[in-house]
Amino acid sequence: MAQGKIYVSALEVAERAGVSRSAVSRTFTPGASVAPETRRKVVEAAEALGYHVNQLARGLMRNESGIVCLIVSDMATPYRSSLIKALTQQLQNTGKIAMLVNTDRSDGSVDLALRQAIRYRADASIILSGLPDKSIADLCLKSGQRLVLINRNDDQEGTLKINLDDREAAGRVLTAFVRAGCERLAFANSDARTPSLMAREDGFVDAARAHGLDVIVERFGGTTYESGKILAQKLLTRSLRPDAVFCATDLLACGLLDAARHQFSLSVPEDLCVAGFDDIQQASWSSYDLTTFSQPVEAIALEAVSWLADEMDPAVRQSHSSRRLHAELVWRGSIRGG
Amino acid sequence: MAQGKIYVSALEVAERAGVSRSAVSRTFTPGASVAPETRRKVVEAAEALGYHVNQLARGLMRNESGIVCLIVSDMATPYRSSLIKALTQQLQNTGKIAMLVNTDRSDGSVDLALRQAIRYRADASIILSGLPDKSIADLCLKSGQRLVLINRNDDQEGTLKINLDDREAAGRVLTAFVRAGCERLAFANSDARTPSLMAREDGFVDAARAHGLDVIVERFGGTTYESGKILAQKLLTRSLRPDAVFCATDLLACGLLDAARHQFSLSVPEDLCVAGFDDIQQASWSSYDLTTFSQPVEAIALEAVSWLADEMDPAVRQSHSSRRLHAELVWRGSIRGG
DNA sequence: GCCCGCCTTGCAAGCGTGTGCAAAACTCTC
DNA sequence: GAGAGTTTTGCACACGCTTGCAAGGCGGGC
Repeated sequence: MAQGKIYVSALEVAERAGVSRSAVSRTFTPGASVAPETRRKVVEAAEALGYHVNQLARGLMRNESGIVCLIVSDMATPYRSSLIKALTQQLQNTGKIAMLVNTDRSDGSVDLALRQAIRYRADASIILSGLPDKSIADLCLKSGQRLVLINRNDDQEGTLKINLDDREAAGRVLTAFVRAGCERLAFANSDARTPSLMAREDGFVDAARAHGLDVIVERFGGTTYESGKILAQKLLTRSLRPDAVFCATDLLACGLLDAARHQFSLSVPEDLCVAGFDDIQQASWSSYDLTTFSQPVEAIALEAVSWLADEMDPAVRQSHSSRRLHAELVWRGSIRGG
Repeated sequence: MAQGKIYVSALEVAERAGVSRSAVSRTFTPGASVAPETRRKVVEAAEALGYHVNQLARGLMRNESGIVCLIVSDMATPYRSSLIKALTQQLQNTGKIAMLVNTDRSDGSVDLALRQAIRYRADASIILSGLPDKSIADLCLKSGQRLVLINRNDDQEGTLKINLDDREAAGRVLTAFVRAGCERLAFANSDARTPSLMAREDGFVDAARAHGLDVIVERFGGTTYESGKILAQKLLTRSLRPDAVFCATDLLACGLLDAARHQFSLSVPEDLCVAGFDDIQQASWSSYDLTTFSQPVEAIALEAVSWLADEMDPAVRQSHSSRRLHAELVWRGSIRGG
């Protein structure tokens, strides 16, 4: 396959169609004025030659690349990957395209990757990274990008913040535990101290207190299956063993469930009620059958993308810059008396 | 945040540094000739002004965008998402950036998204989509992109094909089953009939035949957990119940395991030996503890990205255009006598 | 028939960058 | 100090596209 001269340019299309280059350009610009007959000739020539608008050049002129940058850590995690999927799908629907930046490595490579993204003049960035790297957000904003923050609560100007009703959800699960007759409550958290995780924790503790109940809170590691197992060790070896655990995340819940059953030989939900958060695929697998809260992934993606598509003036955008979505409780078998 | 005039151009940097614009350009072009003193002045000015090379313009000039397009279906799947993660990481390491194209929808939107990617003049595409859409590959190639196919065996010119030793792996798991004393073998497959899935099936059947054993083959649905459950129904309700099942995929295996235990009350590995393929996270969870083959995700990513980085001449590239990697058997508790 | 207004079209400038070419500056040797 | 050789630098063109502007074409109302 020869290297040089692979792509067709608008000029060649114009020559073949017998029109000017501008006509070709206008044909592929929605809303531009071009006569039906001219358009037909251009489209025909373009098709024959295999012409594709050069988005690099167009972005250069329009000062609008059509690229949206997804900045994400732990992207192989079930929840994150389903969010990425929904976002890319929605972006494609609106004619934009997703660029993926992995921020797992905490060394300079993150910064490097981000700078790389800025070089491409992305129109916007969507941050679904748990890391509280405020500097990342700053850099994006300073580059004139629009910014969407998912499950974070940085207080930035001109950004869209999407969050769930984590506190209220925590209250609802408490009610369920109480109704199931649980008395010794626990909350299993990672110690990442992400805003959303802490909201669930605080919401749960507060709701319990309102019922005159105390909560044992344990925090450990990242939000992983393995952390869940360790949290189970910490919680289930106590002299007064909890009979209900709300896990900040489904992954934690899965680890905790496995440890409870296989290491401590407990039955769920008879000996122990468990709830999680995210409604990842595995929560519905029959080994877990976990009662949990569903992340409205599609709604989040839709909200983010349509905000990006909006050509609102800054003032309006400002006032609409925060969205709270509802996390629906999904009843399964890990809490008594559904 | 004002809309106009956000990005700094090389010209402004040049003016501030008191040099020509070319000097700025050369400073940020590796290997270009520029005096140390000039470079210092330029870097200083660039830093002060917050200058970032406009990759759109650079791509336009160099005819090389630095973008690599990841074309993927079922991206929220554990295996796929871990591969995406590895690939984006590797790409970032070599200064390239990943663009994500979701091909789940089988309507025209796929084609649209792909066309979108072509418009960005991606240097290469990596296809990890199970779909046998040969037209996609053709379109990429015709646009002069380099192409990497993972776990597919289309016979295209000038592409890199990365596969595993699926057949051999299947042989190894058969040996394990035989050594465990299993006699009634089965293979659980999706009916996607992807090359790699079929290679595992054929390899298993052939190896069994070499041992004078027959294999019950059952195919159903996509490679999902739910399909695994259904395959369990089909296999375990037989009059002569299999005592060993090789599942084409870990997801299938998880579904099959859950059904075997919870619906058929079988013990694994006592009543039934099970093996999977992919070594997804969940395979190591104690509810599954699945013996399986690990996908060398990092190695695959490394192979793909370094092939893309290579400036080999076409002839050499041609001869190196197919790589077979080794899938290592990961021993866990779902086969007797590890 | 003429004038006015609208739709369409071509021209040309510009977006921010890379790079060949020739001039300029510098280094070194004799 | 002169000349040859090597860097370094600036100029200007090119990349493929959008778009303001003005000119051309066309039809309608008088």
